[in-house]
Amino acid sequence: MPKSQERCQEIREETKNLIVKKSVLYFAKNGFAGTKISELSKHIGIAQGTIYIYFKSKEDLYAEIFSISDKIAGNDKLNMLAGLPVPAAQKVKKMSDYLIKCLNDDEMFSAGIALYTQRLLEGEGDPSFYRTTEKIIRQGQKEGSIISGNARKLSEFYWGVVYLYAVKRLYTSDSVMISSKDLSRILLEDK
Amino acid sequence: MPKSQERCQEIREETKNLIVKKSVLYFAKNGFAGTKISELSKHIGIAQGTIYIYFKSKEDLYAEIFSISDKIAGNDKLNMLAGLPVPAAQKVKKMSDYLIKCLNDDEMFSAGIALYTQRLLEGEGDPSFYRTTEKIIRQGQKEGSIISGNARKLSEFYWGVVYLYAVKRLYTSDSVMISSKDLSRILLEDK
Amino acid sequence: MPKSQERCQEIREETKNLIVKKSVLYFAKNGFAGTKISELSKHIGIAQGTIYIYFKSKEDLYAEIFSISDKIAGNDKLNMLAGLPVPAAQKVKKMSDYLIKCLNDDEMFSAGIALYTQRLLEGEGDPSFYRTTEKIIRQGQKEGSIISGNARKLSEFYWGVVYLYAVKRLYTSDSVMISSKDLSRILLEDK
Amino acid sequence: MPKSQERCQEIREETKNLIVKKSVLYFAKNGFAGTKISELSKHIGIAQGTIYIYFKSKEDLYAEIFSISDKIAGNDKLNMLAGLPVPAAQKVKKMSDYLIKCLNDDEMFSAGIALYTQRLLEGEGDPSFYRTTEKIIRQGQKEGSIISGNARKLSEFYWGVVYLYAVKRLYTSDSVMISSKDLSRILLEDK
DNA sequence: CATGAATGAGTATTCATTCAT
DNA sequence: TATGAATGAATACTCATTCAT
Repeated sequence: MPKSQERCQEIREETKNLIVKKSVLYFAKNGFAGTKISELSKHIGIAQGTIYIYFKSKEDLYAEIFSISDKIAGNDKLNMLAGLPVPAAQKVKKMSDYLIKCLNDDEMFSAGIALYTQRLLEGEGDPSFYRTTEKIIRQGQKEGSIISGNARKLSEFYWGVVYLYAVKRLYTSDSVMISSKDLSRILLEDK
Repeated sequence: MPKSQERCQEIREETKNLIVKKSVLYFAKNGFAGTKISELSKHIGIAQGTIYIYFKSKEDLYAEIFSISDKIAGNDKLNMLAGLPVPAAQKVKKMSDYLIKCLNDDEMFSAGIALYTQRLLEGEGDPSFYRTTEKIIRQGQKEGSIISGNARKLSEFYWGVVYLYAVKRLYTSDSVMISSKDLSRILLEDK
Repeated sequence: MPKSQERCQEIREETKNLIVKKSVLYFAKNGFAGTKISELSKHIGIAQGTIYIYFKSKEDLYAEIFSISDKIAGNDKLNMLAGLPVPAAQKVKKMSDYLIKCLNDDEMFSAGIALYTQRLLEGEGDPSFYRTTEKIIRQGQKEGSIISGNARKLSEFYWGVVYLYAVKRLYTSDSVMISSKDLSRILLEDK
Repeated sequence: MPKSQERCQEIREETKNLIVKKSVLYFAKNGFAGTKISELSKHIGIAQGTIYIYFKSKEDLYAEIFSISDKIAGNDKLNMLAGLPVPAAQKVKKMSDYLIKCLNDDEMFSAGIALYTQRLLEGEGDPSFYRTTEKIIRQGQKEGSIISGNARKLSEFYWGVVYLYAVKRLYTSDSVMISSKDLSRILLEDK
């Protein structure tokens, strides 16, 4: 008796998700060239050939992971936050709380941030995180709560630090992690 | 007129230096696994085989580059600075001035910082930069010029940002670079 | 009404026949190495696994197809023809008529010829077609209707041409097909 | 001291020629799918990697071999022959002599013919051999020396037989080879 | 029986390293 | 020394075969 169409679809979905999920971390840690399919498949817990059922090549898998890295990093949440009718200082605090929490609790989030930023460095990917943050910064500068300076530069600085700790999280189990307050201070005036 | 013996030695030095200098940048950008000897040699402008006259292996070359990355990054300068009998705030400003200048003017410096930091992330290399900076931070906290908080964490934060902009410098020709004042502010109290 | 036992057997037969029939063409066109089970099964319209219910391996399927290729090519018919008490010239004409008709109308026949001949080239399979034809040739040479020359060589030539057009039939839908008269002429004296 | 530019060029040329020459036979015998790079390289007497210095992929090598197969098969010679101011019958005899001689003496020639014909079957390659032969056939039909019938069909028949014996030559060391006279008779009227 | 996702041995391709020139 | 063609071990990818459903 043949497997039902739906069940097959489900299995395919599950396996592809498993591959993507486990690969995000692996690629974020080891980079493209540093990732061997043989080791990656062992890490995922499947046969090498299985990867090639779902992805045409190593590059194809990497591209997919790259392209979804911003989803992993939770773009939607930030856009919503930016749109709330509250002072910028509060937005920055909320955003920083959220980011630090995710960096601490969710390795996948860190991997997403790392890949997303690397993509930006390589001139690909859209810098929507930065744009959203720039808006908040300009609002805060009008309100007098955020330090003066080029909004774009400050935004890059802020996200750069997030990237920094995302990478650190991927490499070390070190508990010396930045606090939400430290992160907020990058943008907020003292006092 | 020197003997050919000496001249030979000179040529050796020159070629080896050329390899090291060009490789620092290449490895810093592409990582160990992402660097192909065939491409590296093309980038240097020599034959593949020539690299193996001066270095036993790719790893050997990488190790050499790693080992000189802290020299490139100018450790001595910092130690000297830390030892001066001046207020910590002034040390931080001087150090930041120096670092920003180097990041802007010297791609090799940026590469050195990038490699040095990557080594630290991987748990190798000695964190002497951080230690030296920690001392300055503690001094500044006593003097009331540096923000409170764990000195080690602050030091890591400071150097993390330096790394951030070193990497940015390697990938982009973007002029949006942090200023010395921005860098100092990471440690210094506002006002 | 037959028992389900019998019906099952019937279904088995049907599926096996379907596989064989469709595979003959596929193998004849692409060869053993050039035939992928994944593509073959798609071409047949069944799942990959189904093939392995009926055949132990790809080789096993190929062997079966090979072994029936001479049946497909209609050996019996030829033996019967050779035994008839008529002049050789007439036998050659009848045989040529029959072969050309089959080549034109039945792709399976062409595939059978192609596989049978490939097997001979590889030194396997029994050359009974050739033997039968040799007998006819010798009879014709005595009767003065068939050109002189080594009977074996002439027989190989004749069947070689049949192979030629069998292959052509498999690859092209070209209507430029040899006629029965052309085929006969290979053996028969002009006039 | 570096190798001289010319010497390097020479070596490259030689190696590439060696690969092509040995591969023609191998591919002609085993087909594309039936040829393993590991075995081919052993047969050539070089390392697997060497092939990839000169050809981007197995397909690339095959394509090159395919594309030069008509050169191997000696197109120029035939064109010259067709242009001579002699009776068609004589041309056919000369051409047949030449082809049989080549088939007997030169395995590479046989391989070239086999590949050239396979290319035609697959609808690629230009059928210039056929065209040239058609002209001779038409001339002969006017002169009364060549049998009547569609020139194109006769030409295809003639070259089909050449292909037949080329393939036979590749597979068997069998001495039962067609004679030049047999080959000529395909086109020439008896007597 | 039939299915097609998963497997892993087998094959193609790459790349650090060697070596004759 | 310097070169770059050649090497072959390591790595990417394919495909015949299996097996849970």
